[in-house]
Amino acid sequence: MATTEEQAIGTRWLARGGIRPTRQRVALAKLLVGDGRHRHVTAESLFDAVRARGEKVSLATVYNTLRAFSEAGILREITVNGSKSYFDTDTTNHAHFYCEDTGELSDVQSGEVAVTNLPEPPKGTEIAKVDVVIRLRKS
Amino acid sequence: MATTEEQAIGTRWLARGGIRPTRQRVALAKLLVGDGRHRHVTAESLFDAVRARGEKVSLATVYNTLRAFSEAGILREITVNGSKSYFDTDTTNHAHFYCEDTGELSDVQSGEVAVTNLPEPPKGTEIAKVDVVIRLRKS
DNA sequence: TTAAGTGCAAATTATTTGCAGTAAG
DNA sequence: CTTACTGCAAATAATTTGCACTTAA
Repeated sequence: MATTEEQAIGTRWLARGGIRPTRQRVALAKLLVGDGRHRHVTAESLFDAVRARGEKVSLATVYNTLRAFSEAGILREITVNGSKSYFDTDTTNHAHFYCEDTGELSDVQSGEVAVTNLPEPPKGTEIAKVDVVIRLRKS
Repeated sequence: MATTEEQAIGTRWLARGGIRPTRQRVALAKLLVGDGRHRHVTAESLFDAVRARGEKVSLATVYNTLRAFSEAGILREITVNGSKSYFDTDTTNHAHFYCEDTGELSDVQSGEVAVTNLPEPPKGTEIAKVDVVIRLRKS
């Protein structure tokens, strides 16, 4: 796929979140959704990836941008351990495998797990999302 | 219940994890399980609680102790947001409500939620635990 | 007696922020 | 134009660690 096409996809994706397509954001969006497949990134991993492509984006901007994308609803933040935040381009409710030994995060095939019999949320509140993390250890 | 009785309960609980009952650890254990009911704490909240009781325990020791208890399996660490770790005296698999507005963590009545159709873990790994967090927002 | 635990204060790590300069609409 | 974005460096916040001292077994 041509880089210009990936760029167009990225720009369209930003538009879905009502986010202004600056040079840096488009560069990041291209890496996140340019090939049409979902991925999990951390600020650090995305920063490395964008630099590897030769694009100049500061780490602070990567952090701010990931936060902005999450708030706009085009990314979903996933908290698996206190020390690092992951971001998922798949914003639908779905379960994750998290390997405590390697720090790797991966999707569980949707349809495999189901959370049933969801409780009533306490009054005055509503359910924002449901996170299911299956923690793995080497056996 | 007498304080000495709570202390005995705490000491017994430490023994279950094979943990040496020092003065500080017993003081913390007493607060955690002394009254026989489960609770969720953070390092900070437990530190405040123990100081309020007039016991001298340093914050570093609270951190180290909570980690030691978790590793010994008598506490379960719960990660709900990147910035703070919670610890639960109920170490069985059960779901939690987490209110993003207040930072409050509470138990879902066991029996209400169920995770069904758990997937096969990737080969070479086994499931350590399954975390279900129902995130709430004020409505 | 002696290995393990404790308490400081300093170090670490991930993330956020202030602010001066830059760019998008 | 003018408001939002970016980048750097400094600030923050939670947690960990090095090390001299204490204590449980």
